[in-house]
Amino acid sequence: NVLMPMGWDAFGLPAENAAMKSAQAPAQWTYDNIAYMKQQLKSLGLGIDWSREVKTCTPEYYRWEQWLFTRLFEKGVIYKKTSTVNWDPIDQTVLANEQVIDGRGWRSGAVVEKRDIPMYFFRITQYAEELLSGLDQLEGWPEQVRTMQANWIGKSFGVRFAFTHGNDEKLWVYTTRADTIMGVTFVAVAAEHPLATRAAQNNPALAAFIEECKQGGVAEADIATMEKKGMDTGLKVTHPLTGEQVPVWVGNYVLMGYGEGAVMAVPAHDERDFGFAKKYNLPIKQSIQVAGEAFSTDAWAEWYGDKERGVCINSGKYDGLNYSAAVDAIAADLKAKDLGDKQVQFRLRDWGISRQRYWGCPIPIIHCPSCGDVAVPDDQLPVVLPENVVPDGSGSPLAKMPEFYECTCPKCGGKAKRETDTMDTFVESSWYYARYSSPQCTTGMVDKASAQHWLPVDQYIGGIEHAILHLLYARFFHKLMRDEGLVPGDEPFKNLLTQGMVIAPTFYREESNGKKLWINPAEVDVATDERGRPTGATLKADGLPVVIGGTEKMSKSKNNGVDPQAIIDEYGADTARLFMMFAAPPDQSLEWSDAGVEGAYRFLRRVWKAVSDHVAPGVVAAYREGELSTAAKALRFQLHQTIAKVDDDLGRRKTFNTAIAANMELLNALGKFTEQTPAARHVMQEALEAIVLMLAPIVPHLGQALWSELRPGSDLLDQAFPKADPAALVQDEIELVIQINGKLRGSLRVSKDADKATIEQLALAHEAVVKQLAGGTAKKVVVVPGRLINVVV
RNA sequence: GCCCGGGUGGUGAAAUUGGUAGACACAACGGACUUAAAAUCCGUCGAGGCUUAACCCCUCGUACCGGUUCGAUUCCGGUCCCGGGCACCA
Repeated sequence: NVLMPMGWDAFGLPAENAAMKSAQAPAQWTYDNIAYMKQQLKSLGLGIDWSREVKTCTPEYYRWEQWLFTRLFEKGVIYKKTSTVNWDPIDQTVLANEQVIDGRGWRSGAVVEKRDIPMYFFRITQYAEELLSGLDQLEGWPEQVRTMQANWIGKSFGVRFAFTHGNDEKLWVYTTRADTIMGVTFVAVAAEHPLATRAAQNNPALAAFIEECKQGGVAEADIATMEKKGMDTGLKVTHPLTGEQVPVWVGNYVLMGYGEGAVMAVPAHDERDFGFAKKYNLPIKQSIQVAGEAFSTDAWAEWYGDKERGVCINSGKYDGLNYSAAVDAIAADLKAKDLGDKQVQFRLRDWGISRQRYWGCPIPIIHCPSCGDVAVPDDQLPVVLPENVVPDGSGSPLAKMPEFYECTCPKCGGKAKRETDTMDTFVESSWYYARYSSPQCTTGMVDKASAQHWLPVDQYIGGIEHAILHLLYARFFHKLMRDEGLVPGDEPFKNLLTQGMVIAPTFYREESNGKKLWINPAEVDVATDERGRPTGATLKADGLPVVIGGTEKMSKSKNNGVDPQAIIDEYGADTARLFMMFAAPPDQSLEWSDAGVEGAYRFLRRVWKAVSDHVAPGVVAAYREGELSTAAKALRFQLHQTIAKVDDDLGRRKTFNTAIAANMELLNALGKFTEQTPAARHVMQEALEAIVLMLAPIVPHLGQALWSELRPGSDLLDQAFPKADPAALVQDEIELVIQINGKLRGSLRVSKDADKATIEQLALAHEAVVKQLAGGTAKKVVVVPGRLINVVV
């Protein structure tokens, strides 16, 4: 049973294979691939239901997404909160993260504002622990992806504690370095922190600074790269352990959305705080010492932040304690004062899904002046998108359509307003795999029995750019659905293959309003220097220069996609597929180039010719057993070695390029094999059949056509993948490499049963070794069975 | 800035567990076939040196610097560059 969560192109794009036809291909070569494959699979009685297609932008799909939304909203798994976004002050719309560069908008020079808007959130943090621990079980996932997700979730063990001030008020902070608490010299709060707001009331300079902090992006990258700025609020808080008065600063690098919106600052042992303290002349107080190192406030040194080697100093009763002992002691003391405790924290934040867009599933909420936010009842689902929409490029078109948003409250029947935000399309892509199990189901999101049967997905394939967000959201959604009793198991995808990016150069021109107009590489002429580096580019249409951007992943937004259609038109879908598979392994990123497509095409023609030449004198059966010449034996050895390799390359390693290369080598060997005896022809038949079967997944049309030549009346789709014959892989003699001091100096053929002593003896008698020893003796001889001998001189 | 990858000939790449660096191709060059072209086939193809008796041999070479090892593209430490992600592209 195979569930195919993939596009139609998995079967090959419909193309008239004119080029292949001219290369003596038979007439039946030309067909509509999809129609042909459908018909073939149907005639084979494989029970394929071609109506089992899932589209994620249909009312029925929306119905169940909204159905789940209303349930989760009532349970509080989805909640509403104010959130800070990047805001385009000219268009009055939310800016996408990629439209923000260094805190500036995509218009040259336009400064981005932060703005608070109400948003719906999925409480993904509730599942943080499970999302993290579940990674260990995902053995079919690349290590790289598991590491990225673990870092993203970012579990940390720290201490949450409070500085006290005023009339028993508390300023809470979270730190993973409680051992440095005696080195605190100030506290930094976010611009939006209540304490900052209060201090700004009679401090115009501070109020202005807070306003300034509201400019610039909210992306993590913006905050990490921007200049760290701050201003003293004039307020002081009391250190919970020393009782000292500590100044409170507003810092533009502290975000209200993270943790408590306030951080303790230890300039001596945190590089960022150190820079900040130097800039504003704040005290730096050493509280950690590493033996043999000298502390100086002049410049930052790596060891200042070393929690492995550091022990407390200048810290009173904590002096001499290492990291974990100090944290334990300090947390205990804070707890005793009721001013803090150890706390596990996650970096992961809740998932904001509200979008001010037209595309996307409408959020099924009705805002009633008297009842508040009311979920749309099941019998009024789905809320569908209106179709007569004229987007004007600013804000959501739905918000300008009274016919969409005017409604009555389901609870009280009064006049109410429908939510006009739609959901992040990541929500749709988070459960489509589950819907594939039961596409026709009209009684629920999924049919339980079908979901039980099909899930989890055995092999999931997607771009590496989805390593964190999409794959984390999908895992989270699976757990939500599991907890609603909809799907089995804890994880949606058993095995994961992450493709590398196909990258291409980008080109653009700046328009009069400052926005960038991205130009497709196909419309551009690029001039290069003698080393092949681009020196300039012009638009083909007008010959005037365009700006060369970076080389980035192909995307609609950067208009740097390359259409393989030109290759398909000229060489056919099989050649296009073979060429792409041969270019590089799938998990590697690839700068697109069509150089080399000729080679793929030539290879297919050679396969075609080899089969045609072989079947011309009449079809024979494949080799079974009997006497073979040395050459025929050697060919069978290579054949079965290739089968074993290709099986492993396709099945386990997913390195299609090396699988193809192995077939090329085998075909080259076949070309040199000229014996025409009956036995030799049987071996040839066996080899050609294997090549066709091994290549068929990559070049299905060629495979289908050639198989019918090799085995008239039988169908390729009935065949199993070839199996390596262990008997053919037995060799009497093996070749060992001789190294002297690790350098290749010769080789040796020995019996496969030769023992180490014999091999060593033979090696020492080898002329290259004798020459290098020059009468002396070998210091050491390393024998690696089946591989090499290394003589150390 | 932080997290995750990557860097090997003119080019795409291979070397799967530390064991022959450059498989398999592209491009280029030389040759065969041909009236000619296309197609096809054969050969050369990392850099430098040596020897023309030998298509034999030697040195260097996997971004850069250093280390571990009999042996490092592979492991460790550091640096540079490129790509992906950084929560509103999806």
